[in-house]
Amino acid sequence: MSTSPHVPDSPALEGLEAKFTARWEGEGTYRFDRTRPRDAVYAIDTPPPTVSGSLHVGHVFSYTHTDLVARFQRMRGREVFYPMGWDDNGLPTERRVQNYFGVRCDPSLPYDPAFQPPDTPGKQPIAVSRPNFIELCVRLTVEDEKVFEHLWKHLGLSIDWSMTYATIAKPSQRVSQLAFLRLLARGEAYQLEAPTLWDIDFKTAVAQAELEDREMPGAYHRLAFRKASGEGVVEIDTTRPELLAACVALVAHPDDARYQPLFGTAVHTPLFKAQVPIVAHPLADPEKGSGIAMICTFGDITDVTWWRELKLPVRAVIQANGTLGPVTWGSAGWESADAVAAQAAYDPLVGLSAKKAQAKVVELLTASGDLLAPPRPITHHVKFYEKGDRPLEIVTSRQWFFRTIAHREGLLARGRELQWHPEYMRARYENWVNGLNGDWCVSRQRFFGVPFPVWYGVRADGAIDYERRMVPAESQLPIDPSTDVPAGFTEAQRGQPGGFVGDPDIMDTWATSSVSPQIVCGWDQDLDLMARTFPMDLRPQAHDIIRTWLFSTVLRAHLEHDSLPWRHAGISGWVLDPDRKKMSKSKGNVVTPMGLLQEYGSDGVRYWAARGGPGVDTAFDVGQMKIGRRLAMKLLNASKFVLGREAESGAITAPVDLALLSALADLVDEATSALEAYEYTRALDRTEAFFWSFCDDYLELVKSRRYGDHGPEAAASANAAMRLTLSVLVRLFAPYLPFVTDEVWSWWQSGSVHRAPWPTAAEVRAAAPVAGDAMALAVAIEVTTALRRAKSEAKVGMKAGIARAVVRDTAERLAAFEQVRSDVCAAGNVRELVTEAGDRLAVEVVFEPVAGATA
RNA sequence: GCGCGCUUGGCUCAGCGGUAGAGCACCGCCUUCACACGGCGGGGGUCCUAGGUUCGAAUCCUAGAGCGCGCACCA
Repeated sequence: MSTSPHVPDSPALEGLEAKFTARWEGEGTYRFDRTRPRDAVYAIDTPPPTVSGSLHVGHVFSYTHTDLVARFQRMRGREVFYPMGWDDNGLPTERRVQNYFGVRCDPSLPYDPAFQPPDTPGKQPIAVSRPNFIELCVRLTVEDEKVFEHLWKHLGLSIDWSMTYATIAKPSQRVSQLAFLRLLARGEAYQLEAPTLWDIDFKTAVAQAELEDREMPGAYHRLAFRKASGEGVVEIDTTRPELLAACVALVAHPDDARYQPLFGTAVHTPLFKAQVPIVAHPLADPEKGSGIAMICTFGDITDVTWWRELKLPVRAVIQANGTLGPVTWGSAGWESADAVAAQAAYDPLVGLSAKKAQAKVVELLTASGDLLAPPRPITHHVKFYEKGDRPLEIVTSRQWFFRTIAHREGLLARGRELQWHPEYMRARYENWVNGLNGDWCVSRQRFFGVPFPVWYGVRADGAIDYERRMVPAESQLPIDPSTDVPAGFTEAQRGQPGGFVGDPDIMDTWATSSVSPQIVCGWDQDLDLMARTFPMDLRPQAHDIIRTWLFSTVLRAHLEHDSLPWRHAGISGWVLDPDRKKMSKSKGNVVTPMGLLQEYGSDGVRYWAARGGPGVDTAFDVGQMKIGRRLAMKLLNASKFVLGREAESGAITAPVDLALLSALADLVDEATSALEAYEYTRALDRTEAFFWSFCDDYLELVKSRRYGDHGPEAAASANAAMRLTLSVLVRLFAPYLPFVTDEVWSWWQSGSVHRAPWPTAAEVRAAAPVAGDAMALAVAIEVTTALRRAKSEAKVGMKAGIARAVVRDTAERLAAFEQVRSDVCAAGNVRELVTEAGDRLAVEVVFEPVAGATA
């Protein structure tokens, strides 16, 4: 193992990234050995970064956390399965490809194998088929991926780069479609025409997980509904008068004495004179507004609940583009006591957006006298698509769903089974699962993504027959139903009566991301790999996507494998800017990761990241990076000192050396158990504190002895102890500072430190014949510090000679001191040292005359 | 509204039942012999508040405040 050291004259950090990146790649240091059995493997489900974005310090932060664990596990002897993925699926890539190549996707077009985009995008976008569009995406993202890979390598991520995947590539599409077909066969996936949350700008359904609430101004409008039988009105408050035409009932709480007499009676809507019943439902809040509300199809998800549970009819007015659609009053479903007046009131609203329609309706209600008071402004929370600009509407459409509600208890149990780091992040998952209010809508009316592998028959009259559903054989996957043809049909029959059409939708990106373990582990494809890697060990990710990525991945494994997808979830926090706000690109904060890595060194930046504990939001702080860089520098210099002399071999016998090794053994135990518990910050903290004391106290105490001032045996003891300690410390630091540690390791050891065995306390104790006396080392350090203080107060250099020192302390501590007396005197340059009994440590000194002072 | 986290020196944080800690910043001192990309020494804190448990509380319990976050907030 140990060879004669080759220590550079002036060690430097510069250039270590390039040197070791190349060496690790050449030697295959991080290559996954797939012959190892499952319990010798540590499998990590790495988050695939979105390639159409750019990497920022937040990525550097959380990916470093993962790498710390990977490196620790590898040194512990586990074969680390650590592939990297690229997320090129979804809207951001869709937009980027459109602009870059000057194309737009038209799923109705056939695939053109010869298509090439123009060199420069034209003014008019060229329409291309979905498969052509996806080809362009893959082509563009390959370039992005190179940049990302270079940064990750420079940061020192110990990834096996021979195993990368892309979420839009064929293998991922295959897994995604296969998993869908399996769910479909078992009834866990189903299609339904139902009211769904809908973004009117993107013109697609969205899922609960993609919603966010925003505070918006609104206003209560008090409207008068005339009772159908006789005189009197019912007053209701609404924030959405523009939906009056869609009103199908009024609702109050069943216990509300004010409205109990009205249950079962009916009223007429203002303007449209539609007769609607007054019904009771416990969701109605007597405290809100007038205590009785109008139910519209559909103003919000409560309306959907009321509509479903009270079995009310549908009168939909909001269209997919967010405008009000045409209605024929008096026709079936649109009955009115005065159809002519209703039509006259409604017609001006057709084609208006909700906002414009509201102003018009208010105008009409004011004129008719049904608006009982001026609108009362309020602010309230409105649901938005997280990427959207206008409030979501609820539009009835045909969508695919995965069952979640039926599995709520099972999913909660999975959450308890999963080991969370930190533990308290489980609460977020439970909040989310308990708050689920519907099955997961997984279809999107977009172009770029994984298509549903489904075709439908076309009836003789040209209508799509959704009951006649056709799916491909599993062996055919992946397919694109917009260009592939179901068995027994020809392309000529596409869209023809008696023929077929493909399902036009694509899957939610989370529907593909949620099978990342199945993609990387070779589910249904590479059964050997699957058996060695699944269920995986660790899912690392940030806390903001617990409800999306983490939740959906747990769901998919629960449904497909009846297991967790991984045993541990390591949750990273966010990087906050110095003002404690979430760091974001829009802030104009142009700190590029590569710039930081170059300025502070990858080890320095990693040090900063490692100081951010699991789940903890952490301030962006170049000060910490500087400290990390200084630590790396110190490691170089301390190693140079320790290895700088030919070591006399010999037993470790000196009390100071034995005490050091005892403390070192304890450190190894503490760091190891901390890392096993994913407490990488604590392990670093302890190792770092030990290392600085090793440098500042221990090395100073033994410096003279190791130079041979007290004989060869004393020197051999010091040399052996400091070399063993250095070997252990370098290995303890290796996950954090992979570059400088491998550099130092290469001076005297063969092979990479990253494949070296993780140190053990047993290894350290085996080198020391007897246990060290911790008090001896402690007293040595305290006396040395007191001598330094005396020199500092006397404003003399640390090398100044002390003619005579008196050390006073308790008998027990003085006895311990005798073991370390010679080392302390050497370190303090003390000529004569006497001890006296006392009740606590006190040191007095007399300095030697300074040579030049009297001349 | 429900839940989670945080609150310790100027700053960033560790400690989580036994005499208040680190780094940075600050002040002073020290350069041939591992390191000035440095070293040594020093000053600085009623550990958010109020109760309680305990021989003993920064640490455990209860209540509250402030900050941050998650979920739900629907007429």
